[in-house]
Amino acid sequence: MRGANIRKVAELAGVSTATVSRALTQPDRVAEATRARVLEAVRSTGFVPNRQAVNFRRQTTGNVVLLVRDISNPFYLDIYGGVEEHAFANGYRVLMGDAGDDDARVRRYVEMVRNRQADGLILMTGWLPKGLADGPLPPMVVALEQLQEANLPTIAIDNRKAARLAVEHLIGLGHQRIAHLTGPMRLVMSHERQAGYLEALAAAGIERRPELIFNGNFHYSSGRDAVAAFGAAGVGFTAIFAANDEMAIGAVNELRARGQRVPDDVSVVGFDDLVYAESSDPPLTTIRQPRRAIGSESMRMMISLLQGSPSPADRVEAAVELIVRASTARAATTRRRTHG
Amino acid sequence: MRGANIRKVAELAGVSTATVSRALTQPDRVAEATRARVLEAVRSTGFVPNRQAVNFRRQTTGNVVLLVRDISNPFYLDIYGGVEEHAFANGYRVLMGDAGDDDARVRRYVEMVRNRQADGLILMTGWLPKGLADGPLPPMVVALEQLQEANLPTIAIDNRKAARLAVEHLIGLGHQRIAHLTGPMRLVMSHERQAGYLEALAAAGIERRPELIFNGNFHYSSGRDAVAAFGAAGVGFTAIFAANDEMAIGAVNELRARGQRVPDDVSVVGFDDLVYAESSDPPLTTIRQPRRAIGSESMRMMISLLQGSPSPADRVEAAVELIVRASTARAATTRRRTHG
DNA sequence: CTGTTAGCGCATTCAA
DNA sequence: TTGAATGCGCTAACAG
Repeated sequence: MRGANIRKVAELAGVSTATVSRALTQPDRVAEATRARVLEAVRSTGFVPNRQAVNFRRQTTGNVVLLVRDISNPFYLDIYGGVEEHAFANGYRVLMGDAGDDDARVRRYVEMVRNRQADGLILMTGWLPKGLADGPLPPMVVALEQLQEANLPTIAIDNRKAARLAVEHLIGLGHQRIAHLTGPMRLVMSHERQAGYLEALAAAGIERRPELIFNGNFHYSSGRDAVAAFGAAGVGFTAIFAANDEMAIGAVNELRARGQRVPDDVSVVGFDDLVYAESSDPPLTTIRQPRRAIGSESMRMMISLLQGSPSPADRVEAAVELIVRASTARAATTRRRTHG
Repeated sequence: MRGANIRKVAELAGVSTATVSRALTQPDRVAEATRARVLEAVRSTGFVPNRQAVNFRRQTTGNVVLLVRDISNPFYLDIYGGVEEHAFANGYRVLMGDAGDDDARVRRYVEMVRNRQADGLILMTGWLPKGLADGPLPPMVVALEQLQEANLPTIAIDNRKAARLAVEHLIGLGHQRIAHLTGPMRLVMSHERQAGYLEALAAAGIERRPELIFNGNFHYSSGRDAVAAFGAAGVGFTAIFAANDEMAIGAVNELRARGQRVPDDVSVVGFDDLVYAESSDPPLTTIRQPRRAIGSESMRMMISLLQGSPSPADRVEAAVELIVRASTARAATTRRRTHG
């Protein structure tokens, strides 16, 4: 019975193919008795509409591109998992593409949509090539990052609030001299996290010290570089808030290499809760983003964009969570007081 | 000119659509002059054949499923990158799916191919649900792992040789009591790595000690468990060869927690060279698989399977490399002698 | 409520 | 060597 087509079903049910099609896609437009006969024929033949034919006829593809900033970053795997799961359940397929800091690649994927190789694009890069946002954009959902160039449906965490959460945790432990390693400053995200850091300091009445801020790039080496630079400059601190886990782990390792203990001498907080945040030594205190949920939610938004009414750009905010592990502890002076 | 179709081109070139089609797909079956006119018309219209229509007509999809064992494992990202790159260049799309130890999910993806939602399947799970291999299988390429149930084109490293490489490195550093953490034993891969470990010992005349072998599951916790178990049993060793990096890092952290230094007291070798092998503390000595190359090669094999002659199941072997970092050092006794 | 008709864009018969 | 005709499987407009 495999591969039965709509004609076979129609013949078996004694109706036209149009009726079969309607019975399946718009059940209320078919008389109950007819529908029952059709469904029975469908059941007995094991008929499954040929998606390719459906898409071809409807001039859609059922493909959605998921464009990420750096495909070798494990961060995106859970995202993909969430997107794929929701997509599959709704008959869509996900094509993950790597933007890799490269305008040409982004254009290539936007072109895929314009060329009708895909129906829509979920953008996780945080930027678009110059000029692209001026012309008409394909159905697009922005996730993780914010896009300044265009007003599009967006799902992301509140990076500022999340950063505050992290820094307030440190302040609550008695830390006053808290360093911050930023992400690449071309990302809105990085600015937001830095703003959250500054807000938390201000709210606690802690003076803001520019020399405690290091402009990183989200890579491991940049975490090591930051600690090295602080050391060279003779900048003292008892805690670090890094804008992502990779830099945080780089900082931890460089601190240890310089004879400092974590968390005894310096507390470190990361961001993202990557798989190896838990298995690093010491296990890393960090901010967890609901990656899988963000993935499936972005796909949900995409589907409603493609199928539903062109809703006014919604903004969904995903909740974050502070995960306290062993890389943070009370500030040394405070602890002495506590223990004494 | 966007979206010009074959009719427009035909009209412009003053030929039939059939001739345009032939000029593009079977150039030698068209007179030179005609072909030139057609190509000129194609150029001037910017015509690109509608892939969806082509696929629909040819009853193909242009989709290839990449089925992995655990989609949250960063290992697969580079693989995907390699597959996707080669696929894209050849007009294919890659759908990555998560098998996740679950028969039903594997069946679901095999079904996708049978239902003509995809043309082929690149299998990276190392197993197939019982009975599946008995029936006719869709076009399939096996990568990373070996499959016992069926004889299919395969690309993988020589796991046994690779394991020998790792253990010989330790032996060369003077280690004699070398523990081994295996992967899940239902994977051929795990058996092969263990066999390589045993071969290396045998070749060096080192007695095989069953108590030094711990059956792990590739997870971080299993690396910690192994060291804990050895400790509880009072088993002594100066080196560990773990069948993957996650377990190796787990072992390192548990060793450190028990006051042992790596590599001073115990040397540790991993397998895979994951992104964070380099950024772990100490940086991990490990075996590197050419992940990206394995990805693109598997896609190459898939394409030749789909387009070319049904070649007799080939087996491609990918080369591995020992990456020596700071987690391995000369065995303590040897070093004393060396230094003295 | 249902059937007839038309066609998505292309590749491939079959004739000429 | 080329063109006319056909149809992949399905949905949607239009009648009835």
